[in-house]
Amino acid sequence: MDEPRHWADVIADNVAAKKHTIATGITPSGEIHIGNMREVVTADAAYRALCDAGIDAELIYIADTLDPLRKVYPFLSDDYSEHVGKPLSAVPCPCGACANYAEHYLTPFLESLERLDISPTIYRAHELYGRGDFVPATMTALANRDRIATIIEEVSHREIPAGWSPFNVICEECGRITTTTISEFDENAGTVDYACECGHSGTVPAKGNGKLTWRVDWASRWRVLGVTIEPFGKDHATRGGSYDTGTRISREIYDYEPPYPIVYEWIHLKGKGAMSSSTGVTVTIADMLQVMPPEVLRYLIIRAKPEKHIDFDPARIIDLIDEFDRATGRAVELSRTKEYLKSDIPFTHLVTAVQIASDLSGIREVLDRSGYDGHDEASVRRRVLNVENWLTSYAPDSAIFEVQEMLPDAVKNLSDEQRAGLGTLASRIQGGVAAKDLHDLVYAVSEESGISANKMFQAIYTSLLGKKSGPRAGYFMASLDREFLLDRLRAAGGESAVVDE
RNA sequence: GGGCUCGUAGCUCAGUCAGGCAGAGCGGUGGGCUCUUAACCCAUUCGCCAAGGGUUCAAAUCCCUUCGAGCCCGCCA
Repeated sequence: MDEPRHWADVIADNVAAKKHTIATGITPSGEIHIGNMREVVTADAAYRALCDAGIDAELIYIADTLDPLRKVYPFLSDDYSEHVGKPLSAVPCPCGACANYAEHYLTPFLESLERLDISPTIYRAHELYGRGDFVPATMTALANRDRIATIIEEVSHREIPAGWSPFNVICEECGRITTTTISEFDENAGTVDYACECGHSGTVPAKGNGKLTWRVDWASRWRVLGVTIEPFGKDHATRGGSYDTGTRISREIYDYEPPYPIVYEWIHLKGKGAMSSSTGVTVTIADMLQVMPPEVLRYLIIRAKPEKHIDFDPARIIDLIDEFDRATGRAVELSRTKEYLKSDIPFTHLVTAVQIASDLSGIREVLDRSGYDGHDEASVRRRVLNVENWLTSYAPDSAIFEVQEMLPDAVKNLSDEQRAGLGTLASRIQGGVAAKDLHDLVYAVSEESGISANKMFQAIYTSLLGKKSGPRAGYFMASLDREFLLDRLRAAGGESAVVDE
């Protein structure tokens, strides 16, 4: 059976074989989470598919650093009320260490992008506007103010207020971009006259002193940056939404064909609903990279068609990782990263190994014993970190086991035969019994005691873990402190006066 | 009110655009590895393709209706 053509390749099929610019844009108003990441990963998959098809393509990312701070988000201190309305690039950094508010959220995001092997050309809105790239588009918009207003009213059925302007000025006095009104503009001088609610008024060059409103900004951006393909969330895709208005503004005002749209759905975090920066329901990309390799995180998104919503359950990350390791096909190809390290060791097995061993060399021994002696050192080290982080954050109880410090209560439920077996086992373990011999010993003892190996193993796990199953018994027991093991087996077997303190 | 996406095995989903025997992985079950114990290998179970109607030689797929889920339409992807 042929593999169905991957959605990213279908996009490459659908667009003309000319030079393409794929644009992404995320506003750094809060933590940039894995929901946001869908935008860039989707774009990157399309980018790679285009490159593979021999099409000249470029990937860009625009940070909307001129967007105003909308409100004091729940994760901000009350001090931020005085900054509401200012562009994010002019708001102080929450931690004090970054250049500004936008950079605070941008920095970890860009670092994560690097790990995901996504390397767009990065633009910051305040830099683009600051160096005057948008001045011609701004003047065009101001000159066509009425036509733009009509388009927005017709398409979105919204009423545009009388004083509306497609361009918003940053007040020189109070620094806000949301409180100014434009009265006049001078196309030749490239200046605008404005008045602010704070009482200030004046005339400033459009260059570096403001920004087009969202719907106009987006459309003009296509023209200014030559965007031909762009993924965006379904909120923009709704009828009468910003893509619809953008399409008409782009064609009618800027004489530019709008980009090929890739509409994508949201990522839902199991049990928490859709992710949103403003409500604080977030898992950052960096959080995810703590518990899974970057190529698997890409795979989570690339294997699903953009229009499908993704239910993401962090408790099942190991299944996803194992699936990725086994899977073949286009989605896997498109998910690979530079630092991709092939791993032959199932992640589920590593989860066990990590919990048995106390350090990396111990883990290595466990892996050797289970026949993975040819494993790649760097790959193991990286994945062990993922496992450890996963165990302490998202792992379900069923994946976790712990050697019980005290004799588990469940031992009471063992049969007399099982107890006797444990006692016999203890008496047979002498000195330095090797792991493999220890494992064989379990079978020998169960045979002598007349109980099934099954029951014998259950008895061992019950006495050590308080559960009926666990990692391979012989190797597991061999990794424990010998005195502890003997005391425990005797105690569980009821043959000794040793009592747990 | 307007609109979008989705509904296929216990779970996560392919397959729907272009109609042609209902699929994969995981899980479950059974077996193997002269050691069944979260490794590995092999085998195997599982479906009113949400429901109803229509078109067709033929429908998971196209059309209509209904139900259910999630969401968008106030600059959150």
